Amino acid sequence: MADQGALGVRIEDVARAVGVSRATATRALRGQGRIAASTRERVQRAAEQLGYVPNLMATELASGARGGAIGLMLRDAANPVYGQLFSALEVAAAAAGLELVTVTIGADPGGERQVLALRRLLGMRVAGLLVATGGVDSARLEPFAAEVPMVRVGRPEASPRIHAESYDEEWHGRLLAERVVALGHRDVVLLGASAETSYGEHRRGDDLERALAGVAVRRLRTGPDPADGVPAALDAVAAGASAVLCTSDVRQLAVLRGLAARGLSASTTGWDGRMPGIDLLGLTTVRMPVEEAATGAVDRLAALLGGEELTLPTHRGWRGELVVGRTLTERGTA
Amino acid sequence: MADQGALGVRIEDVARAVGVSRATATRALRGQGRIAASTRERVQRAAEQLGYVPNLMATELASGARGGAIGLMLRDAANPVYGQLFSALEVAAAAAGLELVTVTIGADPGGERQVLALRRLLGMRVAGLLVATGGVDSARLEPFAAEVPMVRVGRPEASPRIHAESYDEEWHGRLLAERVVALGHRDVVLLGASAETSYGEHRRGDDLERALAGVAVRRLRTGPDPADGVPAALDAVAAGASAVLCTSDVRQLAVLRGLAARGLSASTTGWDGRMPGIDLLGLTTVRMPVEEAATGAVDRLAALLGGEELTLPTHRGWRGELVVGRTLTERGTA
DNA sequence: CTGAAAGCGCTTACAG
DNA sequence: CTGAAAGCGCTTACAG
Repeated sequence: MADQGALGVRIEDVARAVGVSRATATRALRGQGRIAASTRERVQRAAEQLGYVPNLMATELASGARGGAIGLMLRDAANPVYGQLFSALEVAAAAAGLELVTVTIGADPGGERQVLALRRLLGMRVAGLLVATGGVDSARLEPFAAEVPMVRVGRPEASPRIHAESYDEEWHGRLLAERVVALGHRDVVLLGASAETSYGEHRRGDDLERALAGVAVRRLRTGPDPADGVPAALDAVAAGASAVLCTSDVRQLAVLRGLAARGLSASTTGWDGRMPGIDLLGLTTVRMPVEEAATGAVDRLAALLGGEELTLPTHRGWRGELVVGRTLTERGTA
Repeated sequence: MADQGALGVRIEDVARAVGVSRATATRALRGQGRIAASTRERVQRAAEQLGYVPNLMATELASGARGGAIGLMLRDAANPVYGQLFSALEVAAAAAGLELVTVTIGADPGGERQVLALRRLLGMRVAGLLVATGGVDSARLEPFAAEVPMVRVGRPEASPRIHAESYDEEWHGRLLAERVVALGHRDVVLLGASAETSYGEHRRGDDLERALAGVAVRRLRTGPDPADGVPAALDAVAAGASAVLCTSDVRQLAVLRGLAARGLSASTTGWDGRMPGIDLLGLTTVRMPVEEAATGAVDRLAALLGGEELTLPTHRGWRGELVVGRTLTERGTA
C-alpha cells in the first residue's frame, strides 16, 4: 500500500491543530453558520497545510445529503455513438449543475451485471439514475425506478412507468426505407445483430423491415463482430440483391470492404451517423440526435430531482436526419 | 422527490422483521462469520422482500474498507481515442477484478476542474487513481499521488515521481517523419492545436517537428475546432508545401475536405489511428496502442494496490504502428 | 461565535 | 451461533 499520506488526516486533526472543536472546523470549512473570520482562516490554513481531504462517505452519511451526483450506467464506450452520448450527457449535466458518476457495462447477455451496477450506484446513494444501456428489460428496471428518479436515454423500448428520452427509431426506419424504395430497390439484404447480441440493433432491423413494404428482404442476424454475416450478405448481392441495409455504420463499413474485395457493387446504408469521416466516405445513414436526447434526459432528471413528482412518466422520441451519401444510388446504377 | 421507496429500508428494519440483531443481520447478508443456515435464509428472504439496498457510504465508512473501486479521470469521451481508451480500461479493470468509477472533464484550461474531480474521487475513498487526461501538470498531480496509488495513462509527460503508461509519441513522431522525408517532402505544413488547447497535440507537434530534419516546416497552432487553421494550411499548399501533417486524424479529415473543396492536392498525415473507417478513407496515421497502455496501466495499479510499494515510479512508453494510406504519396505524385 | 452531544447506517471485536 | 457496545468521520440542532 502506498503511503497513506494525507488521507489519514481527519477533521479532528485539523480542529486540534487550531485548537477548536470539530463542529467549528466543519463550519469553517463549509462556510456555513456564524463563524469568526479569523477562526475560519486559521482552520482553512491548517486544513490546507495538513492536506485534509474530507471523507465524502462520512460527509454524506452524516448530512443525509443524497450527494448531488447522479449515476450513469453506460454501455461500451468504444462505439462512437456511446462515446458521444456519454460526452453529451456530461456536457448537459455540467450545464445543469449535476455531477455524473459513471459505470460501464460490457457484454451482459442476461442483464445481470447491469442490475449489479445499478445496485452499486444506488448504494452510493446517487440522487438519480441515467440508464443508457439497451440490454435490461424494463421489468428489471422498474424496482430501481421506484427508489430514485430514473430516466432512460438513447435506446427506445421503455415501460410506460419509466421516463425515457430516446431515439425515434421507428421514424428513422421509415426515413431509410422510404428512400431505399424510392430509388427502386425491391430486393435487399438486411444485416444486423441478433436480439441477443444487441437489442437496439435488433429493434432497428424490425423497424426497418416493417417499413420496407413491397420489398423482398433477406434478413441476416449476426453476432457482435461487424464483419459477421458479411460473406452471406455478399452472396445475396451476387444472387441479385441490389442493396445491403445495415443496422449500424460499422457494419456498413464492413460491407463496403467486402464489396470492394469481391469486386461486387451494391447500394448500402447504415445507422448512427456519428462517425467523423462520414461525408468523406460518402456513407448513407441516419444521424442520431445524440445531443438532443442527452440534454432532454438530463433536463428531465433535473426536473424530477427538483420535485416534479407528479409528472407521469413520459417517453419522448427524438428524430434525427437522413444522410444520403454515395453509397445509396438508384437501383442498377451502382 | 420520487417515492423514497426501498431506499428507506435500513438493515435495522430487516433485522427487526426477522427478530434478530443488526449484527446478526449483517453477518447473514455478508455471509461472514458463524451463522445458522436457517437464520441466514430468513434474513436474506426478509431483505429481498423489503427491497433492502445496503448504504455503501455507511458500509465503507464502518468497515474501513477503501472500497474496491478505483477512480478514473477521463477527458471528453466524444473523441474516438478517448472512448476506446475508456473502453479498454474498463475491460482491463474487469479482468483484474477492479471496479471503475469514472468522472470526465471537458475543457479545463487551468486544470482546476481536474483537481476538483480528483479531490472528489479521493473523497469517495477510491483505492487508486487512473488519470487519463492531458491537461494537468505533474506538479498538481503529485500531491494526490502521495495519498493513493496513481497511474497516468495515455498521454506522455510525467514527473519521475508518478507512474505512467503512455504512448511513445516521440517514437511515433519519428515514424511519421521518416516516411515523409523518405517520400521526398521537403516543405510541409504542420497543423495542430496550441499548447493551451491540447497539450498532447502540442507535444506531438514538437516531436514531429524535431524529427523532420532538413525539412522546411510551417507550423500552425490552432484552436480546438478541427477546421481551425485549415484555410491557412491550404494557402501554404497553394504556395508550394507538398504535405500537411496533422496532430490528429480529425484534423486530417478537415484538411482532406478543404483540399477537395479548393481543388488542391497534397499529401496528408494524421495521428491516432483509431477511427473505424481509416482503411476505407486511405488515411495515413499512427495507430495508438490503446489496449496495451490500458492493460499496462491497470495491471500496474493492481500491483501497487497489491502492496508493491517499493517499486520506483516507472514510465513506460508503448509504441504503435505506422499506417500508410493513400493520403501520403511521393512528393509530386499526389 | 463556539462546544458537547447525538446521530447518519453499518461493521467489528468482544462477550456470552 | 448471537447480541450489546463501540466506533468509522462527519454534521447538525441545541445550548450556551
